[in-house]
Amino acid sequence: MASFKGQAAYSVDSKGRVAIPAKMRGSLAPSAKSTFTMTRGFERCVFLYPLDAWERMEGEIAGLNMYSKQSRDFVRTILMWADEVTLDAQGRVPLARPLMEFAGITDKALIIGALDHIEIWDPEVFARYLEEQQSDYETLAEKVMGG
Amino acid sequence: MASFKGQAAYSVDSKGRVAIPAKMRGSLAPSAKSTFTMTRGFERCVFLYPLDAWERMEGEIAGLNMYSKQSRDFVRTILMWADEVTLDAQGRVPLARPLMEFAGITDKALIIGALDHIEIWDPEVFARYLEEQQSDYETLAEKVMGG
DNA sequence: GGAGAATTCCCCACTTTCCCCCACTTGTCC
DNA sequence: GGACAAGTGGGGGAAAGTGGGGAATTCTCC
Repeated sequence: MASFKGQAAYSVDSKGRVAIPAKMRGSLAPSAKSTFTMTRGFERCVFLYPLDAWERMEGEIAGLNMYSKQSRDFVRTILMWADEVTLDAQGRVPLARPLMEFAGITDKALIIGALDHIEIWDPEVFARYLEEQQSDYETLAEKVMGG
Repeated sequence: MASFKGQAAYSVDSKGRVAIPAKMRGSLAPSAKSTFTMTRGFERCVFLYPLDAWERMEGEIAGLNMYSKQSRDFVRTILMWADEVTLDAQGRVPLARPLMEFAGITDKALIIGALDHIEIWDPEVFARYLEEQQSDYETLAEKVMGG
């Protein structure tokens, strides 16, 4: 399985393309080829799943109880934003307009590895996200990983 | 498993490379090869995990529930700073720019063994860290180890 | 249904960064 | 004091990132 990590600031060109860092491309599973599904992420960003991780996600979604309205709402939201994209010869993906608008991305993007997926943020939106965190990293680690 | 100990002051060259002391390189597990993952440490320093220790860490991270915001906050932070590096033929690792800035490292670095990982500090930052400790070594020992 | 406009996709070329290798200096151990 | 290992520094080549031109496709409006 892929294990994305690291951060990189890239420019989004006039055609709405962003490069995916070579290190992240290198950690793709061969079965994932160059295909991704991008969709709306948690907090104000875009999630980019390689093919294999997305299929796992689809499995989880398919297992939800569709007689619950909350499940339907969740599934509709994640799927209505979803878009399948492939890397071009230069290792870039095109960003769909609705997702760019949702994430507030214009001409710069921050690419962040998040283990099974890649996140694409507008740099300023991300800076604000960091500021808004209640706990610092050390406290967070203690809470999450068990102190 | 590796058991890093000791301290050593090294210079960081113009290309952002630091040597890892030969003694620490010698205590690497063979399975770790020459591969490390460096990431943001606690307090203002860089953590360097050999491959085997990092894989254990990744396993813990992958087990977190990503539908909890606190978990996402933590995972984003630890992974966005993470970078996989390998020793060059001279036993050095390259320091990623963002990590150097975070840790305040410029041209000198203090390498400290910390059992399962190695810590890289800016010498001045580390001196200040020592000064700021409220308890002396003996008191600390009593609190932590249970006197 | 057809023409024009806009968009997408594919490819090529330039620039910059990174990585690998080689050589020198310093330190340590016998 | 000599030999070897450890640490420091820099140059060249390959790869990664950036930008743009042109063909094909789709969309829209008449």
